[in-house]
Amino acid sequence: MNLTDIDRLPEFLKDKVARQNLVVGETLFVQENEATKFYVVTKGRIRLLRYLDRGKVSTFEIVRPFQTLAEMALFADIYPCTAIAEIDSEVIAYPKEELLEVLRTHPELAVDFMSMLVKKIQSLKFRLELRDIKIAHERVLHYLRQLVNFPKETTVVLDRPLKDIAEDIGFTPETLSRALIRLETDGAISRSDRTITLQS
Amino acid sequence: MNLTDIDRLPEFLKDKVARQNLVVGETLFVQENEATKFYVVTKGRIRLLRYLDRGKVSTFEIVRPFQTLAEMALFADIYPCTAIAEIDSEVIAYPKEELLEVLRTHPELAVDFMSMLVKKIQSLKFRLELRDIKIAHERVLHYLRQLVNFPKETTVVLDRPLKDIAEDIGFTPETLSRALIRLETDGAISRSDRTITLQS
DNA sequence: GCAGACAATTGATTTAAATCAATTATTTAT
DNA sequence: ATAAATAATTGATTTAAATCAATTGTCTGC
Repeated sequence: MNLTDIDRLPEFLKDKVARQNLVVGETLFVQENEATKFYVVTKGRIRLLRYLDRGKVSTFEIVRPFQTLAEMALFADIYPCTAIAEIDSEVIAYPKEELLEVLRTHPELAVDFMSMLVKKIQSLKFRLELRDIKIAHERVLHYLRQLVNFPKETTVVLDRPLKDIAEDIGFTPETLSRALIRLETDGAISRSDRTITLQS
Repeated sequence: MNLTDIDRLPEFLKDKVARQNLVVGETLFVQENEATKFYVVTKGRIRLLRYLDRGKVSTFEIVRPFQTLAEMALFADIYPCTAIAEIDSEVIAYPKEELLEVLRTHPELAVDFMSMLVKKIQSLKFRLELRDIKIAHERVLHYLRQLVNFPKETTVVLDRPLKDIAEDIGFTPETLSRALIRLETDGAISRSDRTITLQS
């Protein structure tokens, strides 16, 4: 059993759960609003963002299919961030009280959920580790390698604009562009457009 | 019931669990070693670190009393990082299989555990958000404010050397020093040593 | 297929943090 | 209490990313 598999959910939860479609740019929930639902993404891509001082925006996370969204809603009263669909997307919405109840009564589901949370913790730690690498081309190389589980795999196809990726890893698009060129001339990667091959 | 409260654990788990004392600098576990145990810190401070290329080290996390350590161990075979006591510390060690079993059979404990995981996710996201603030004194101010839950509280007493804090937030000690001085002359904070008062 | 919008690249310049180096202050150990 | 080690500060310089500006390239919708 799995939270991403709506068809195999316990009966009493099934009719409390709703599929929800989002068009590009649509807002799922807004920072500071009351947190009533927890989500799992089934299609598309949702961006979580936070508004900082002076109108600056920080991307909290990019959530992709089979990943959870707003875990925090389960244990807090308001959403700490805003969720917007980057492309047309589909999510499953779980009312928080009912979901907590199911987690209490279905241990396998609870363990599955924990494992998702732990994976998320891991991935956040890696993103943080990335930021400790100051030199642009080194950070970019590290990013690409972990994206593709190098050296098991060596080809990355980036599915978002480079400018978005630049933001993710904490550089401007110009710096990312130059870093990629640098990596290519150094022979660390080869690329055509958004398809990048990592050299051993 | 709570994982940090060893005395109120279910009987059958109690004797599988061990308190463990660490002296300053002592290693709890090493990156890449087999992950057999999950820990909760009860006293002191544990630093999780990862070794990067060229001997560089990235601090994954600073774990304090009542916080969990190595959640990842529950769902992975090896530790993704090394754990070292920053000061004399005490931890509770849970064998992973037994703990998973208890989480399956004790829903309240499972929910408590999930809530800890979610809080950790939140705190990691905040650390990441911090890194998006490029200007040193702004990042430092943001850090101090979230440390103390500003504006509810306004006084921070830093319990670690500034150089460690500098590393945490991604600056050199020199830059942190200058940022604090800048904040003081700007009137955003006042301080004596490691006690800092945030101005409204 | 074309026009407009957006993304990526390139170059020149600015800016702020890192680095290097030295001094002062504070801990820690003896 | 003193010496030694470590931390914090300060100043001068270097360095690399951000910024600004312009051009080229690529998608998108009509």
